[in-house]
Amino acid sequence: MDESRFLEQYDIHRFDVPLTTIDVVCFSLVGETLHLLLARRAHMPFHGAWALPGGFIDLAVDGNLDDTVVRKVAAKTGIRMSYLEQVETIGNADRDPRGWSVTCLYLSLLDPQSREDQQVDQKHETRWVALDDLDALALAFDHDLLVEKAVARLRSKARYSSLPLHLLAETFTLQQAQRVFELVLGTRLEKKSFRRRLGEAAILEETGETLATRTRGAALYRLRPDHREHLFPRTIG
Amino acid sequence: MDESRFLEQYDIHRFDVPLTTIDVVCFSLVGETLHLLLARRAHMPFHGAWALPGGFIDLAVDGNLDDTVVRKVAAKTGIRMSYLEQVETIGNADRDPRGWSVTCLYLSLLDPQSREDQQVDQKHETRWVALDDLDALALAFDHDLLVEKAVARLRSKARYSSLPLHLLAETFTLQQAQRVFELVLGTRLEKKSFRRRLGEAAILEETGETLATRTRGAALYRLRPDHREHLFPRTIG
DNA sequence: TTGAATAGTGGCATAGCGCCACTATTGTGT
DNA sequence: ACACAATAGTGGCGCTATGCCACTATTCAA
Repeated sequence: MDESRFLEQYDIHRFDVPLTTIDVVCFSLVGETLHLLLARRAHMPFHGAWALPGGFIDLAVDGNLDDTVVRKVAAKTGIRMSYLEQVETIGNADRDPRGWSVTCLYLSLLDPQSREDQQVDQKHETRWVALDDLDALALAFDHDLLVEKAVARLRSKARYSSLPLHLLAETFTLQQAQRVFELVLGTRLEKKSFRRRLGEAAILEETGETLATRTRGAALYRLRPDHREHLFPRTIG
Repeated sequence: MDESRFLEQYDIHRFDVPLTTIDVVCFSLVGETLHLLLARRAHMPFHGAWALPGGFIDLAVDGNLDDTVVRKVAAKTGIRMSYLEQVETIGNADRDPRGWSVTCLYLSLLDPQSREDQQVDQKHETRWVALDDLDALALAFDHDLLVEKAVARLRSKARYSSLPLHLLAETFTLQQAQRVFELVLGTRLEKKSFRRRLGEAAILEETGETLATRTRGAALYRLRPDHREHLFPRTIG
């Protein structure tokens, strides 16, 4: 038998295969609190329970795994995420009552502007939950564990990369930038150290505007257009 | 319908699902050259081509993804890896001619002692190939890309973590340790900087022995028993 | 005893974060 | 106009870990 005939006759339905899915922990700031996106499960198992957005790959529609992630989040919320990164893949016999299951876990960051523009409401059965309020909910599957892994990744990268900047609106002050890092890390940072770091990284540009306040207005910045991630030479905090 | 009935009737064979596999880039030093393990494919597609060890999850045998990796490498070589780490998961419609395919890529490190003890030979259709000789081979699937990703991860972590130490035999001199980092990074390192770093990390212990050479013998060290990975405060080189 | 070869150390320069006090700018109340 | 409150932004030194280079220490062999 040659290879083309083999491929013609190949039928995956004959094999015992795992369930393969993606799940996303989508972070965004609501005021000064880190929130993440949950969706109510519309089908069994765990029907009616809160869970991370995610689900099966649509072989006919998705070109790759990232496509699946984008499609799943968009279907639930209409949201276009500003940052997307793969965290880890968890696969074992126990995590899904339907059987052996593999999920590819993603982390995404969404700026508050985009979040408010989007339709997260009753109809979509989605909601933003503060990280601290998660314990009160019993998430479906092992999604508690998945959230833990994503949070750990976010916190870890906040120490040495520019990643948390994607949680900011399009323009922002340096103080707001510092605050975002502080919220993610859970510690206060030194103003001078933070500004020096960010300045030397050369990843921001001034808009020329200043934020109107009661007192001296702070200069507004935006991420340089091409910027995705900067790695600092040392950790902070 | 309640959930237990739903689960009883659930049959994954009815759905269009991707192929889900694992692949491993298993590194080891042969002399002073970084090599990786390849296995000749025994089945279609790419029958007879060289490929990374890996394959399908055995739902009846494997408890989780790591089990699959260990089983696959052991089946091909009898090798028990000293270090194992997940790199990234690649999934798309094009990488496998049988259809939509997801692979979870692992990196593993093997010390030269264990490698020599194990049966990597004609019968198993496996071989160790120098990284630089890879271009001459046309690896199956997208395994060139997978190797590239694993190498990038190894090089990157050599700059700030103790990971390359797992490429050493059970006991080793500080010079040998330095040499391993140099081989992985592809640059020379300063003797003093390297030793100071390793010393302050406190991850080694002296055996008390010295290596017998023609001249002054260097002290022998081993990894502290519980050690898996140390993160240095700054990057080297 | 001396030299070759490798093992291991002393000591100062440098880069980037920690820290604290200082100056600068703007709105408000008198 | 002027002083004050409040926030924005900077100067400058200390600390830590790496870069660098020269120096001392140990061992074997001639």
